[in-house]
Parts: sequence; C-alpha cells; structure tokens
Amino acid sequence: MLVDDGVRRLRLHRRHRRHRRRPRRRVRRRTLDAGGDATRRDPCREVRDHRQQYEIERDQRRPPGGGKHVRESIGEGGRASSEVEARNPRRRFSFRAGPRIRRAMEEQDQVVARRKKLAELEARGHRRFPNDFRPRDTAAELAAANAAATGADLDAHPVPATVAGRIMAVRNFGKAAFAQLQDRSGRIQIYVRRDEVGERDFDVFRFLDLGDFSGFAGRLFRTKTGELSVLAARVHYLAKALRPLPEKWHGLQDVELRYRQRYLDLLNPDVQRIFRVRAQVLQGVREFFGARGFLEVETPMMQQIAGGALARPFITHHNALDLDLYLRVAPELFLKRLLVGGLERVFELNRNFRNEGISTEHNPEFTMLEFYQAYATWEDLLTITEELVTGLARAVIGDVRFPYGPHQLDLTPPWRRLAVKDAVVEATSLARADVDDIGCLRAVAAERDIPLPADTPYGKVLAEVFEKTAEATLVQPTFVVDYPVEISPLARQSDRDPTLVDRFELFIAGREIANGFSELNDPDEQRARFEEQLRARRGGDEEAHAMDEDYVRALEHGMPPAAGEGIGIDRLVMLLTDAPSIRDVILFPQLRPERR
RNA sequence: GGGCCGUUAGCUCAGGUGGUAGAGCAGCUGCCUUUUAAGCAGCGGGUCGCUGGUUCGAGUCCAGCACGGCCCA
Repeated sequence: MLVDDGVRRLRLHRRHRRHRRRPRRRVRRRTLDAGGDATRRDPCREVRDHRQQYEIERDQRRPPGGGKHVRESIGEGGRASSEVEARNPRRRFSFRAGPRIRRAMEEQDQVVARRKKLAELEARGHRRFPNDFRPRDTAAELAAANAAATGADLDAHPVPATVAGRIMAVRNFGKAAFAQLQDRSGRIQIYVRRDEVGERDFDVFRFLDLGDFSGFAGRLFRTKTGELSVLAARVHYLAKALRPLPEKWHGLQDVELRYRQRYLDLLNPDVQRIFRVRAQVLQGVREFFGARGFLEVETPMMQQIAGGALARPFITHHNALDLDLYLRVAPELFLKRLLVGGLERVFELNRNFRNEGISTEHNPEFTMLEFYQAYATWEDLLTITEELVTGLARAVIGDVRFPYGPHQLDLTPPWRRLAVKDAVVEATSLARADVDDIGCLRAVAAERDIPLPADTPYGKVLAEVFEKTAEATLVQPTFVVDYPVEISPLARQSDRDPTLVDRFELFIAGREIANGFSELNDPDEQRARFEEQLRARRGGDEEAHAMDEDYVRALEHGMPPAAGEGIGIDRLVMLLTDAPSIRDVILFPQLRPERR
C-alpha cells in the first residue's frame, strides 16, 4: 500500500519534470549532438536568431514562480534512464532521496550497470540486501595470528577464515580473481577460484562491484609472493554499492567533497587514523581525570543566559515555553555551581557553540574540555596541563617531540611562562615601559590596522595587540600569564596586582590551546565585574558578558576556592595528527549548503 | 568583509596565443586460474560550476553570481 502510493507520487513527479525539461533537451541536441542535422549545426547561423531562440526557450523553462528554480531541470535523464525504465519499470527508489539526487543517479552509466547486477543477483534468488552473514574474523586479527605461519604450515594445518567487508580492488582472471577486502581493522586479500567456490558462488562474485559489501568463508594460504590471503570456499553477497567508489589510487582529493561526503573520505586509512586518534584523546582525557577523582558531568547546552565566555551565541527557541534560548558558548558557570553543590572535582567534555567566523581554526561547534578543582590555584593547573597533554602525546604519538607542519614541537616540561606584556615586547618594537602606555599600544594597533573603538579600556587594547602580534610567534608550548582583569570577568584578581588576574593561556604552534584561572568566588566582586561587563555591552561590545543573577546567588551561598580550565580538544587533536585545518579533525565540519 | 587561487567524464587530472574537449582509474564487451595501481584488445561516457557579455565562433577573453581553498580583517 505504502509502496504503491510512493510509486504513484513518483510518477507524478516525473511527468511534472518532463514538462519543464523538454525545451532544454532541444537546446542540448542542437548544440552538443555530434552527428545531428547538418542545418542545425551550421556555424554561420545568425547570432540574433540564436539569441531569440534562446530567450524563448529560457522563458518556457522558467517555472511560473520566477527564475529561481530553473536549475531543478538541469541534467535531464537522457538515454540511459529511459532505457533502464523500459527494462525495469518497477525499479524502486529511496523515497527519502530528493528528486535531484534520484535523477543524478539515473544518468550515470555506472549506476545503471550496478543496478543491473543487483537485478541479476535477485534473479538468482538472492535477497536485495541480506543481513544474516556473520564474519568471525577480521583482517588484522588473521594477519597477527598467522604472521609466522608459512605457506606450507597453512596447507598442512588449514586455518579457517570467515571475513566480511567492502571490496576495494579486484584483479580478475576470468576463471579466478583476487580481491582486496576492507573491514574495520584493515585489508586482506581474497582469492576466488571457480573450481574452489563452484559455479553458483562464482556467479555471485561476477556480479559484485568495487564498493560492494561481501563475505567470504574459506581457509588461509600464502600466494607466490607470500601474501596472506583467504582462499574462498563460499562467496556471500551482502550489500550493493549503487554508486562507484572514488578513484582507487588517489582517493577523494577534492577538499570540498572530502568534507561533504566524509563517508567516502573515511575509506582512506590516513583519514580514519585521525578520528581514531581523536577517540583516543577523548578516552585518555576521561581516564586522566577519572584517575584523579574527577566526576564527569553534563550541564545544559541550551541556556537562558549565554555565559562563561566572551563570545557571540546562537539563539534558538523553545516553543512550549515560548522562550528564546542560547546554545552555550561555555559550560563554566554551571560547572562552578557544581562546586557550590560540593562536587569539588568535575569535568565536562562536550560541545560549545559560537556564532562567529569559520576558518582553519574555528568551527561553529567545537569540543571543549572544562575541569574544575576545589582547593587548587591556577599554578596547580599548569602542572596538570603539562601532565595531561604530554601523557596524550605519549599515548598517541609515543613521544613528546613531534613535527607539526614546518615546526618541530617539543613538549618536554616544564613549559615556558611568559607575561602578556613581555610577549608583546618580544613581538613588537615596543620597550617594556611602552607596553604600560595605552597610547603606545594604540599606535602599534593602528600600524597593523587593528580596529579599536575610542573608549576601549587598556586591558582590552593590550589583549588585542597581544593576539595580533605575539600569538603566532608562540610555537613551543608557552603559558602566557598576567592577563588584565578587564577581559577576565570570572577570574580571581591577583593578590600582587589588582589590575591582573590569576590566569594563563597555553599556546602551542601559535594557537591558543587552553585557558585557565583561579576562580573568582567573591560574590560581591563577581557582581561588580558583571556590572562592568554590562556597561561595555551597552557601549556596543556584543561579546561582553551578560549578568547572571542566579550565578551570583550561588556564589553567595559559598563556593570553595578553586581553579578551572578549558582545553580545546579539536585544536589538541590537530596538533597530535599534524592536521592543518580544524575541519580535518571534525567528522562533519559546517559548510555552506550544497547548491548545484 | 577584503585579496589571491580553484571549479573540465563517477573519481584523479591534462587542455600555449579563442576554432567546437583528452588521458588514467572506474564502467561495458572479449581473452586470461597466484595477481599486487595485474595485463592485452575494443567500446561507451561531458550543459567544461551558473548567468550574462565580447566574437562569425568561448572550456579558453570580460563581468556578475554560487561553492570551496589559502591569506588578511
């Protein structure tokens, strides 16, 4: 019933399209067909005629609503599709795919060929997409367990093998063939001989394409060249790939396609490796904090006040409550409420969202580790950070020294400490005394076209100049310290200098990796800081922090002295995988909508 | 937001100065029972991102737009 309905709807759809397509088909024939009517291809045709004809056809093509949807009619079906339809009128489509995708598939001769083979399999009694095959072995396990076995050993004492995976390569000899099968562990070679698998299974193999999933049962042997392979006794068809794989040698190279169709990119083992490392990092972080008595928690990602960081939030809306909500820019204020509640050591490993530009270092959603420890100060965090990051490097790379792009990084602790102002001195022509002078800083800013509103406070000017001049020069791990209070509304003031806070940021390879500080737990001071931020916000600073009354109330109930830190997981994974772009370490990075 | 670069067959890429598009892989047909990007012979496959402009003629020159990349803000 459902299917019938779908088919009918589909046909309606097609009739519709044909309507709009017809004029296009005429255009195409005239301009592109090689052997067509000679008069139509006359190169001396009057241009004016051409233009007129074109405009008439263009207007016909245009749907009544306007010109926007002309592209719906792009890529008419042509011969391939009509032939297939004639041969197999009951061919089913995925009704979830949009008409554009379905049509694109009809056009490709490769898709036609694959559908035909699927039909051949069906005709021989195979289900379209069977799901009852269970592999017992993986490629890597077979290789590891039989690494020492010679060909003679394997022949004398047969080792059974049952594997499943995607067919990545076939070398065919007519009555025998070699195939490369890829499963989650890697690849193994399969040898299929007609006199071993029999006529029926050899037929199955003939109707398999590159990219298809299949299963093989047989025994291990070694080829002339010594490669461990499965001599198949049975061939199982498991799932058809209706579309072809990317080029077998180069893989997907088009960067846009790599991100848009990550499922194809992931067939490349080098790409898989990055995401295995990422998983290793997440697991490593959990083990690290679990071992130190931290509790993993989850706090709201939809917040009524987007607090905890100076950043522009995304806005969403809750219908039942008729309430605008923000996607969180940081979990900080909620994690510190947990300190008030007595949890003392907590961490959260989850996504933040910032409504800002997209670049090689910024994705709108990114993964952040934040952890908070009562009875600790920012200086305790430095050690924890060194231990965590070097531990991850050892686990993932096996060394604390490794290359990143053109740099050779050395994470051997202790890491350098550098005051913000000293970093600016190092990176500019300013003397140490000049850095205290807002005028001098502004001059540097103007020189480098750094926009600064007239009433920007000293601390913010300093931070801007630091960011634009010094950041990129901090290649080896460096804790930058002595941050100005104006840009740190949640951090505890320094006991030695009230214009500074007890805060640090970690830079590696010119990028901010971590940000931590001793927490401000004085509710009166916190309220004053929020009010200062409100003034900046009224002055036009969209990133200034909002007032969070409940958070102040929580502090009024008493928060233990504590220190907390955030570490950007994506950037850390970039370092550990030598990835030049954050998009390389995020499975599905945000892209503009696809338009064709 | 600005600058530079890219977009050609399903994929990877060629296509001096404008003359009507090629290769490899993949696909199809045939041969081949130990190959390693298997091999040999043949065949099919393109709105050259989109829209305009210049021109007798545009993949190629010009403009705008879309998407992507890099750099800058």
